Amino acid sequence: MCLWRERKREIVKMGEKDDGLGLSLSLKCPEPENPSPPPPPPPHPFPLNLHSMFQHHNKPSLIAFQPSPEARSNLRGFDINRSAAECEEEAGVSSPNSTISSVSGKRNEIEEAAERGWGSTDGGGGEDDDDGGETARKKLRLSREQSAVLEETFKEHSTLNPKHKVALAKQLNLRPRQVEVWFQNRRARTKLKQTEVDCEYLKRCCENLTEENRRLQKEVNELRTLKLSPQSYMNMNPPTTLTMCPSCERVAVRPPPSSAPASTAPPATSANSIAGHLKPSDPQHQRSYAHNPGP
DNA sequence: ACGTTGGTCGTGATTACGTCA
DNA sequence: TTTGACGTAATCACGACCAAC
Repeated sequence: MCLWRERKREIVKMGEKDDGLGLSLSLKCPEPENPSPPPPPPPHPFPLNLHSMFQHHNKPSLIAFQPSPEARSNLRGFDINRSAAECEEEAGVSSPNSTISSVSGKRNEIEEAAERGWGSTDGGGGEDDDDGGETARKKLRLSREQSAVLEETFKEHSTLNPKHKVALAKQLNLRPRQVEVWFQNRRARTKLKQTEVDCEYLKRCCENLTEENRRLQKEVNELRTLKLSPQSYMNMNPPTTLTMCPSCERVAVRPPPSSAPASTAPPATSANSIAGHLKPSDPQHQRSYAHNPGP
C-alpha cells in the first residue's frame, strides 16, 4: 500500500510540485465558474468513496487507499514481532514468523523472493528469529493478501467488533491486536487525508469567494461613480433585479415604481426608499412586496 | 556503472487520554 | 464513583525508495 509514493512519483514526473505536506495529493481546483458546494459532511467520519475519487483528477483526490498490483508490499519482507506478553493475546491464533528482513536492499532479490513465496505469513513454519528471547519489537510488513483482505473489510466497516476482529485475525494468521492496530491506523490516516483534501478544497473556495468579493466591490464602486453623475444616473434603466423591502425583508413582486418621468420623480436613493417606505401592514406595501408567510 | 549516504515517506506499534456503558 | 473496553491523536521506529555524490 505504497501508492501515495507511487502517485507522488507520477506527479513529479508530470512536473507538478509536491504540496510540501509530504502528501501525494492530486488536488485540482474545482471549476472556478461553477464551484460545486463542498462535500456534505459524511454520515460516517470517513467517507470512503475513495475509488472514485482516485479516478478523477479534477477532484480532490486521495491518492491511494487500496492496494494495487503496483503495490510493493508484496515484494517486501515480513517480520512479526512477538513478545511473550503479546502472545497471551493470541488465544489459539498462531502466527508463525517468516522473516525476510535480512533481504532488504537488492530489489531483484526481493522480487525473486516474493515470487518464491517469501513475505507471506502463512504458517509456513519459519522459525522465530524475531528476538531470540529479546523483547525488542520488529516492524512487520503485511503481505499483499493480508492488506487486501483488511482493505476490503475496512471498506465494509471501518470498525471491528471483537468477534469479527478475532475471526479476521484468524483468517489472516495475525494476532487480533495487529488487526486492531491496523484498523486504528487506517482510520486515523484516512481521516487525516480526508481532512487535508477538505482543507485544500476549502482553500480553493476561499480563493474563489475572495475573487468574487473583489469583483463585487469593483462593481459597487462603479455604481457609486454613476450615482454621483446625475446625468448618467437618470438615464439608467430601472433595476431589473429583485428588490427587497428593507423593513420586512420581503422581495418585491414588481420593480419599484420608478417608471415615472424623471422630471417629476426624484431619484429614489436608498435613503429615500427607507425613509419613505410604507409600513408592512400598509395595503400598498403588501401589494408591492410578496407576502411570504413569516417564519 | 556502481556503492554510499541522507532525506523522505509509508506504516506497524506504542502511549496517553477521552468517552461511555 | 469506579472500571474496563474502545476510540482517537500523537508519536516512535523501522524499512523502502530516491536523488545526489
